[in-house]
Amino acid sequence: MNEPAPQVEPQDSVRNDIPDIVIGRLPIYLRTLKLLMERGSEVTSSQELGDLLGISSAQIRKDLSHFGEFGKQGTGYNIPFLNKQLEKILKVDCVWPVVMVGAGNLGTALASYNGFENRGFRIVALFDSAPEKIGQQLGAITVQPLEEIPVVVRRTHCQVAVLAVPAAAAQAVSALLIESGINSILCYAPITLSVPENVRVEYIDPVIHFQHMTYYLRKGCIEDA
Amino acid sequence: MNEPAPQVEPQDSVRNDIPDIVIGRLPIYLRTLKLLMERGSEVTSSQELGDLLGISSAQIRKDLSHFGEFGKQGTGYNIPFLNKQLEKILKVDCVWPVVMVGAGNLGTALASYNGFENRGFRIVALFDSAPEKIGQQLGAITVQPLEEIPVVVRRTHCQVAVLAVPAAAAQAVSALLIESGINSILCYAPITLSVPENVRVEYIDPVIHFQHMTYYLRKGCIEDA
DNA sequence: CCGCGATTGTACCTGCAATCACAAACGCGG
DNA sequence: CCGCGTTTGTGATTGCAGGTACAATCGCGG
Repeated sequence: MNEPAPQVEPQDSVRNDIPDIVIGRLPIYLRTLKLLMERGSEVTSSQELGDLLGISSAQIRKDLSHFGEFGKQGTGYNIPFLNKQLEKILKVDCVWPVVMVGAGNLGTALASYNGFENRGFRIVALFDSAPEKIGQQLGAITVQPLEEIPVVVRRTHCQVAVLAVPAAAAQAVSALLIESGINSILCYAPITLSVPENVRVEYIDPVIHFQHMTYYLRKGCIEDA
Repeated sequence: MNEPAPQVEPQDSVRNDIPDIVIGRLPIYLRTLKLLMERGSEVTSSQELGDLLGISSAQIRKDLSHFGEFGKQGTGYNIPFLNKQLEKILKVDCVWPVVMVGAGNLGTALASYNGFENRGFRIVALFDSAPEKIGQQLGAITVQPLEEIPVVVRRTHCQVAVLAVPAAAAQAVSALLIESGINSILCYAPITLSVPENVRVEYIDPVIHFQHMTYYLRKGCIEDA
């Protein structure tokens, strides 16, 4: 919804006849399965999942059928089992290292968030260009200067980065990240990055969502701009 | 793309034969136009815009054609003019009030962000349930208790809310917001909300993007979960 | 052991999103 | 004033995503 379409097609290194849009729904299924597990449920159905997510049961069944037969007719899906299968498919049955650039308000908020680890990710480093922020401690990590990016990325074999810098700096930092070995970037800066074909960028920009919403609203704003 | 499909179809109060997916791209066009304006450009073309955004020029032309004829053959689009038109279409040629719930790390980071105003939005209130946070100052706004939500929402005629609370609280808070008159929610909590048909919810969850990305990566994570 | 309600997985179909391709229109240079 | 390169807006076409519908399968209760 919403955000810019991914700029990169699935890498051909991975056997991939499965539509990207299907892959994009799997994390949502996974998130809901974890919720059901917390509630102690043992089994669910495409119907129940669909109701929880506001999508059709047929779509869920068809999406899952791309990867195998995970359900049992008449019964539905075993939740812990399906959870495990989806984790394997998405390769999040483990913890991925993530580096982040930008120790502003947003960057520090994300670095302090403790909801990544049990969903497969750990922020292992935080970089900023401002000298006064270098050395600052945030939980287990320390703010480092941008020059350390290549070293750290290579040492950790990290492939994923978060960009939480001002728009004006985003393009240059992304180039540095990619040069260092990053191939997947989650960009919070309100700008579309220009990157090589083999790099995947996804975007988070709340204003994009706001502006999408206001189209459907009757006008009732504060003042003219 | 990413995020859950919008749960709500365009309200029928608005004449709307225009696909929602087209509306969803307009904010991206708008963002890019503002960038070009900052650079001092006067005109652009569907080709140039498409190159900047990684999408086809035909798609941009067709999207815009739903709303009128904004370009000139042989020349392209006048940037300030097209910018203004898109702002009118999205109804962001003004400033909308937004209320936010959750004064944690993320909430305070968002409340401190100064990039909303010139794109049509202003956070006018911030609420939290923790007594020790009430009264805290963030720029021009003060953290208020949840009980104030109905009062403030009604007084400001605010229709848009940001949800930056823990997942466990999100559903209950969303109900309170909707009851108070909110009909558009941007939800940062990693959970799918259950809301009435006439309420639009969009979601921001970085982990959804991470997990989408890892599908395409060769495995190289830290440790097994 | 049998019949029934529930649920999956999938073949088929429909509709729409994206692309293609081109006529019409514009500016400019000569 | 004319011709050429450029760019738009749009009808036609393609491809794919989502929905429909149903046969196959399962558990359960009697």
